[in-house]
Amino acid sequence: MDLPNNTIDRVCRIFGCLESLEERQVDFVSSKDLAQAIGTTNDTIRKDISLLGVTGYTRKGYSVVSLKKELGQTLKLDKKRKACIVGLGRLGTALLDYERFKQDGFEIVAGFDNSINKLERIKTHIDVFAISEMENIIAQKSIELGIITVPANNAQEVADELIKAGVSGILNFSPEKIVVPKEIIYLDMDFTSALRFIAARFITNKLRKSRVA
Amino acid sequence: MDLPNNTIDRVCRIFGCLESLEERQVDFVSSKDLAQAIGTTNDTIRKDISLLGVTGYTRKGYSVVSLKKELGQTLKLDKKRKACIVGLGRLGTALLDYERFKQDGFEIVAGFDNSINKLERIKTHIDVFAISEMENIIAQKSIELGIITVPANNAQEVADELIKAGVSGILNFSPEKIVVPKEIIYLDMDFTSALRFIAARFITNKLRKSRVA
DNA sequence: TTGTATCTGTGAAATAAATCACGGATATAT
DNA sequence: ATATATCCGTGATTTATTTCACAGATACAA
Repeated sequence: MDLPNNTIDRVCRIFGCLESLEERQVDFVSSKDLAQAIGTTNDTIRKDISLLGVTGYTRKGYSVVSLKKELGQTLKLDKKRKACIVGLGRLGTALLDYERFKQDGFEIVAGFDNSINKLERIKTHIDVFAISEMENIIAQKSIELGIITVPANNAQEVADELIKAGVSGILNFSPEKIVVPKEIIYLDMDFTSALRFIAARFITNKLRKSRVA
Repeated sequence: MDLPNNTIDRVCRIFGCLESLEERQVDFVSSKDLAQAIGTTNDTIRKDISLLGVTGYTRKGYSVVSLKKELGQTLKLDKKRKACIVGLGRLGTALLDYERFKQDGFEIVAGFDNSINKLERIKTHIDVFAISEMENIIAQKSIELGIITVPANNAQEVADELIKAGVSGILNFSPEKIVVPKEIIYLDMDFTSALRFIAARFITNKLRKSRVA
C-alpha cells in the first residue's frame, strides 16, 4: 500500500482518539471532531479515511468501533508487537514501566544497559540484560522494535547493534542523530528539537500543527 | 516570516547537528552530511538554508559556527527560554533533571504536581509547587513553555490552566489529545502514536523519515 | 411530511514541497 | 598549471498534499 506519510501519522493519532472514544462508549464520531482532536481539518480527515477505504454514515460520522477495527486491521495496529529499551537511565526506566504501552499493543519485553550496577538496582518485572546480550535476546524473543534511551554519543553504536540483532524499527529518544539503512523504520523523538520547533514557531507562526514526529 | 512547517522542523534538527559539530570542532559541513544526519536529501537542505538567507562556500559547505549563529538568530533559537513541567511522575521527574535542556537553551524553572506527597519526596534543585500555584508562578517567573507529563484524563485541564497562566507553547507527553486555541503553539509527543507510526510503516513503507513530531 | 441542517465522499483546483538540473566556484590532486 | 571532483544556489519541473465545492444521504425538528 502506498499512503502519504502525513496520512500515516494522522491515522495513528486518530487510532488513539478512537481508543478513548471506545472506552467512553461513544458510538459515532465525525471527521470534524477527529480533526479538532488531532489538529487538522475535516477535509483532510475524510481524505485520510477514504484512502484507507473505510466509509462512514451520512449525518452521523464514522462508527467508532468499526473505524477502529478497520484502521487497526489495515495498518496492523491491532497486532501485538514486542519492543525493548536500551539505556536504563531515568527516562529508560520510566518507559520500562509505562503501563500505557502494553494496553496499546506494544509490549516491552526487555531492557538493556551496560552498567551492572543499574541492572542490579532496577526494580521491575521486566527482564533486564547487559548490552552484550542484545543480539541473543532480541532474536530469542523476536523483538521488532528498539527504543533508544542512552545518553548521546553512543546512540549510533546502540542503533547499529539493534539493527544487527534484527529489529525493524527504532524509536530514538537520545539527542544524537542516528543514521540507519533505509529498510529500517526510524523515528527521532529528540526533546530539544521538539522544544525548538515550538520556539521557532513563536517567530514564524503558521497555524498547522502537523509535525510528523 | 513565512516558512514551511517542514523546513522549521528540519532547521531545528539541523541546529542540533550543528551544536554537536561545533563541540567536535568541525569547521564546515556539507548539505549532504546534514541531509544524511536528519534523513532527507541535500537538495532539501540547501533549499531550507537558502530560505533562511544563509549562504555557504563552494566545495566546502557551510561554516558550522556561522550557520549555527545565523539559524539561531533568525529563529531565535539562541534565546534562553523558561519552561515548566506539570505532572511529576516518573517521566516528569526524569525531564525535570534532563541536563540537556539547559545546555540547549531551555531552562526548567518549575515543576508542578497535585500530590503533596510527591512534592515532598522529590529530590531536585528545581522548585516544585502545587498545581494551584501555577498561575502565580508562571506569571512571576515569566515562563513561556509548558511541558505536560500528567497521566491522561486531566491533560486538557492542565493545558487550559497553563494557557490561562500565560504560556505560549505546550509540549504534551500525555496520551490524551488536547485542544488549544490557535495562537498557542502546541506539539504532541505521544509515545504510543510514535510507535504506531513506526509499526504502520512496516506495512506502508515509504522511505522518507520526516514526521513533524 | 416537509424542510433543514449536517455529514460523508470525491473529483477538481489550488498550494505546498521536493527534485531535478545545471551554472558557477574552488579545493585538491597530478 | 590544468584537470577534476565537489559543493552551493536556484530557477524550473514534478510530485504530493491540502483545500474547495458540491452532490448525495439522512437524522431531526416542526
